[in-house]
Amino acid sequence: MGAFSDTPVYRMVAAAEKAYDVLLQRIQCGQLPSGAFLVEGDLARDLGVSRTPVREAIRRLAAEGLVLTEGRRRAVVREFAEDQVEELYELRARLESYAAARAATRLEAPALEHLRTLATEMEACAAAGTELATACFADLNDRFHQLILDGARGEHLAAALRPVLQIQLLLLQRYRHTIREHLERSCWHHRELIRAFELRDPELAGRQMELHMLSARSAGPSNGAGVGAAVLDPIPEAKR
Amino acid sequence: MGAFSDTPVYRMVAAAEKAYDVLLQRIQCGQLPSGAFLVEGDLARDLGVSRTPVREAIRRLAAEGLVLTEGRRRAVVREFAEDQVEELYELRARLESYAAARAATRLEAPALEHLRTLATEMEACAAAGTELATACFADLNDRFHQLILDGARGEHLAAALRPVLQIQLLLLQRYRHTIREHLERSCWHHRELIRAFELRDPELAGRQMELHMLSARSAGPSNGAGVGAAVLDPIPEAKR
DNA sequence: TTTGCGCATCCTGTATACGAAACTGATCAA
DNA sequence: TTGATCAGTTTCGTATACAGGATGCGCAAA
Repeated sequence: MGAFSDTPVYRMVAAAEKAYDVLLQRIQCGQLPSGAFLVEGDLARDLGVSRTPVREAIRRLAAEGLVLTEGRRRAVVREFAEDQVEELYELRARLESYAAARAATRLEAPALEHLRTLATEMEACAAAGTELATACFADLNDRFHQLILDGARGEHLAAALRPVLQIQLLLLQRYRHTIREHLERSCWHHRELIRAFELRDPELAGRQMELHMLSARSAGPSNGAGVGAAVLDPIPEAKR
Repeated sequence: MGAFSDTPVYRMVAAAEKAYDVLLQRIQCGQLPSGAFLVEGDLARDLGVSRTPVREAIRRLAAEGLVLTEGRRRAVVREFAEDQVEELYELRARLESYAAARAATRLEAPALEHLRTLATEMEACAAAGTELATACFADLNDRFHQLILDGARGEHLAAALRPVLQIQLLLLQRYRHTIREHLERSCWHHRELIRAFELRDPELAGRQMELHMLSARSAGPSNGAGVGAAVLDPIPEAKR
């Protein structure tokens, strides 16, 4: 970036981390579309590191399911079929429902207060209805759910959910609820969820979250205009 | 193994795979107990490969949650707290319940028949009650559940479940239901599950599986004599 | 024009080298 | 006795080298 961009002086660490971050971002923003090959040497040169950390980053992405590595073939960015949207929504619903149930008996007062604040802010965004407000809503919504996940204090749960969220993000790309009615329904769900937390009722919180997630699915693109099929070329599938 | 054990001739590939398999096995069988350090160089020498594939294997185990790698510190075999048994059981219950629900509308006749066969065999094992029969029961049980998971045809579901099963296996080590009553209850659940599949009823199948899993939890060690705390030495915890 | 084969090239898997961070344990002061 | 400091050693992260399987293209034959 600066004048000394390629001086290997200022940072000898975290090359692998950097490689992972960059690749993840490139995949998520579509710069590396489905079917694109990840060539270790090229990426290494591109990122200014050696093949070793690039390799590690690719393996990590493969472990998360974003990239396919088969035998000695080049790694390729996975293509996700439309019918997986359904599975991801349901999977997420089950996992986040469990998160909510756990959070119900574990959320501390400050976290609860934080949730209320976020809910209020989301309501404001939903009321505004501008594009910017909608984007803001999405961000707040992510934080809302993340806060609940943190509150659930389930390590394995969080680990299981992570790739699901990542892949869903990738599949739905920039799709976000934009219809006012959906936003308002979400806000309603959030309030109900908070109420369940206040009651410290795991069962209720779980059900509420499940409802919330599955409702989002119905509002989502899985039953409407395609989200997948955005691939320009039928890039020759890695064979066998 | 043979007279040419260290000739690097017969196989130049799959060193990483081998390293992973060996390490996984050593962790699961307790040869590498919780808290043990995984030193790349030592393992490399031990396995007769270089550090590179060993490193890859360790990262893979870390991604699956069996091993902790923090910064530049040595990788260490994770220690699982007793209170995680609960989480794992519930997580597994939610995921396998979803698997059963999906399988209900996807299982083909041959697979269903296979399930019936396994159920019958398990019943025989339960009736026998010998130690061998019990071990056999456990194996059949695993295959039963795996068959359902396959039948669910949910790729992300399977990916999410994998580490959960692996960690649970590790935590419960060699613990298996041995009490006759539990085995019989399991058999009953299996039959009910199969009935739900025959009815092609996702809701029923899901509930049945959830019941089955949570019932196993109650019968399990999480509320009885300790399973953790089997560590002999209080191996100096990796600090910070 | 299409299909199959062979060769040049690319790319990956593994091994090895090297600098830097972390660990060890021995010494010294309070 | 206890706690901190520091130098030697260990171990890791990254870079680089090399061998062999994958890839892709040209050319010949149908």
